[in-house]
Amino acid sequence: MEDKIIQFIKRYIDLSDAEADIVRDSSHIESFKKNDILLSEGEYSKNHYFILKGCVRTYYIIDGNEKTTEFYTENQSIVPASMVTKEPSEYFISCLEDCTIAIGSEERDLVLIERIPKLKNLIMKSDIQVRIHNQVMFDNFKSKTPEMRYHFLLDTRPDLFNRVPLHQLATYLGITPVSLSRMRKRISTKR
Amino acid sequence: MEDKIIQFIKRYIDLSDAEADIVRDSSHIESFKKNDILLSEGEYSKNHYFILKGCVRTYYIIDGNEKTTEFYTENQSIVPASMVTKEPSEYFISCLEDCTIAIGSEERDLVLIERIPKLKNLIMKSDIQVRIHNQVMFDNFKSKTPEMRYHFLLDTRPDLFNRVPLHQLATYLGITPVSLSRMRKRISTKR
DNA sequence: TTTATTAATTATCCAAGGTTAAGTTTTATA
DNA sequence: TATAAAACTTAACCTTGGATAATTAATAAA
Repeated sequence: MEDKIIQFIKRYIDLSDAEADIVRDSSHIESFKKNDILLSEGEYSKNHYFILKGCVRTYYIIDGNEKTTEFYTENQSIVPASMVTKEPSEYFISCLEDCTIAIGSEERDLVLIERIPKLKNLIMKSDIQVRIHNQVMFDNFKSKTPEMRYHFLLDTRPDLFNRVPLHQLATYLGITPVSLSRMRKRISTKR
Repeated sequence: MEDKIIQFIKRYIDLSDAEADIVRDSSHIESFKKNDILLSEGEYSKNHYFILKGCVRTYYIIDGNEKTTEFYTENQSIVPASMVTKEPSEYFISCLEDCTIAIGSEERDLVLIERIPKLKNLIMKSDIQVRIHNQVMFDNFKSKTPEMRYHFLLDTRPDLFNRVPLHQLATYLGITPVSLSRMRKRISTKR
């Protein structure tokens, strides 16, 4: 299980066997049950997460309605904005399934970076990768219709449709659940 | 002029006078004319930019139509995706006004980081700040109507309305120029 | 200053998402 | 297993944005 973390890191930087052992030894892995909340609105986050198994969702509540902002599945990492800004979180993070998650903390990060300084490069590289990916996703979102976004999601993350309730996919796509239902009907009768 | 760069850096990390001098000495400042292109689609970017004066726009072309993705004004920095990915750029970067811009290159960055290692922290911090800001903007975009986005832009970046043609603001807001024109009419007759 | 080009507006028609409410299906739980 | 709760669907009505085309305004170029 810990090897998934090593593999993730090796996508960005080289890691000797000895260094991999250090990372392995310092990883904290926890299990969560479906619907467990990793972080609530208003809380200060001191952890970041790496999904080993399961599916996690980030969302916020506006006018009483949940808006899903992202789904995270195996081998994806979550660094809550709150951890960076030191402000109370605007977002919830909760488990859509039973999950196994590696939890990183600021203190342990400092110790790890002390021992393996090049981990700084990992942070730099992965952050900017995420930044660029988000930018592309945002730009696409702007110029595509909801139906195009639906098809794009089907193409790129088909697994979500088996793991996630439709009303959460709807707000993720920037539309209402009612509208998504109607759209699916429209698409299915089209062919 | 160079001091704007120093001030920007000091928002993220401390810098001694000696270090500030090093940064100042190694900065390359260039002037550009309105409509000058800093980067074209298909090109490989080896530079990043810090706007000292003027306004710069990033956009891409899809189905023959320009889609503006961001406006950058004084004291904002641009790190093109292409510079990170080493892939040809999907985006154009062009000057909306006569501009004064500090240009950073990969080679000079390496030398600078060699001399001032803590600049790595600057990169880490500013990257993640941008990432989080983009995430919030994206989430807001999804849950707001075009009209709400228009008002939000008016509130947060009123200067753009004096510097940028409306049809470019329109695609930035994710709508067509025709639609923006109609919306403005609707808003003005509402009160 | 005239002319050409580009930007912005306006109108018409259409497609599609938002809202609300009712009904159905599925899932969870007592 | 029966009951309650949650998820999903469907329908009706309304609003608003997209597409197209024509017109006017503003800007740039000859």
